[in-house]
Amino acid sequence: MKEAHRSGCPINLTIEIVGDKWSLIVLRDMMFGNRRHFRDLLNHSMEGIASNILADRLKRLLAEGVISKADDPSHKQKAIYSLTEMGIELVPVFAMIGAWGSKWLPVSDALSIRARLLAEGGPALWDEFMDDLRVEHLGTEPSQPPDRPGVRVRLQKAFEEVMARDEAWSASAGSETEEA
Amino acid sequence: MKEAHRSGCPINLTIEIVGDKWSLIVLRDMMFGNRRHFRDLLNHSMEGIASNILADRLKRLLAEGVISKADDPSHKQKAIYSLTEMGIELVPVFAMIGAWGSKWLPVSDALSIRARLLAEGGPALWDEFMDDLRVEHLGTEPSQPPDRPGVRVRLQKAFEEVMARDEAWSASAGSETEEA
DNA sequence: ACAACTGCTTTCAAAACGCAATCAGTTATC
DNA sequence: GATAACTGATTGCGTTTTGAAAGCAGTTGT
Repeated sequence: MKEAHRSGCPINLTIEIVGDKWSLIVLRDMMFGNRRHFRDLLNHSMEGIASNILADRLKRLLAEGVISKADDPSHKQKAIYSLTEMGIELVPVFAMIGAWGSKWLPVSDALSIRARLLAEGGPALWDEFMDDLRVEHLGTEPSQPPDRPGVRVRLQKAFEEVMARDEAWSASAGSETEEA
Repeated sequence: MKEAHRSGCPINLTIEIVGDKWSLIVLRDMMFGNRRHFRDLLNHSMEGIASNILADRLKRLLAEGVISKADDPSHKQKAIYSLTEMGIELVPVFAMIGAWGSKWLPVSDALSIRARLLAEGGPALWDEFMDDLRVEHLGTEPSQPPDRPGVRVRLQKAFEEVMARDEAWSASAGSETEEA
């Protein structure tokens, strides 16, 4: 036993868990990027997280119950990190944060398309996404037979389409900057 | 010019602004507690913010455009801090964070009643609250003639009712701990 | 004149951060 | 069966951020 909480306010307690520069980034990559392994989170981190920070955040999120950890059968040293129900229910928080950031901050077009689609989809889409995540991370049965790709795949596809469009524009507008 | 962003991701950019232990606490107190002055924020901070941290956070939030600062006519040294539209539109984010914290963290009953009411009220209540905040912080005209107290006052009233109930329970259950 | 109050700074220790190197065990390659 | 690559971390160390207490100059009420 060590730490007393600063207050019992729900906002404060949430900040005590995810109120730092990296925790939400890690959770975002697990949630939207389907990163489940240490190296995966480390090497594909868009923001370049350091390995000691990543290890520390995974440990803390694990202790708080936001994620869980399991052995990967394919590799004795490999660990699979999963979102818990507690972590999965952060989807609406991410949706709101993403919507706010997209509206007010200098986001890149390609990276904000996911956030805008998720916000526009509203609670119905968030619920569908959370169901997908429960299947992937908790091993539950799909509540409906999947008649189309999951939410993350659809968001990813929209992202890649914007990327392709942007690169086409970039290539036609100034191909001299593309040489190796 | 000094800082490059870690990435153009909306979630990352939001974290770069409010992803620390105190920024959201300050904004919460301005929004829900109607704290508008430095000393007000400092002395009535439930979590006990230090004056240098408060000064720094106000400066940063000001630079990012989340709040604004104006002279208080009643005192030449006094400054009034206000939420900007950018800050006011954090209401849904706070609502979601509050709802998540209330569900998953060891919140105190009294302090979580506001969060639960705000979450249950949904977008309609958030819009009403944002309208209230625009009147108070931006000086706009009420979109509707106020036929009842503002959202914050109603939330505060519910909070005080829970407090009164809890104290009554506490007093009847163990008055021996109340002696000075 | 004096005390209380205003936003805010200074001081200095502690904690967090960030980078690189490293580690011990596991697996794939040759 | 050596060796190289990969696994989830840990260690060392210098820099940056944070935090608590005290202090400060100007303003106001008494």
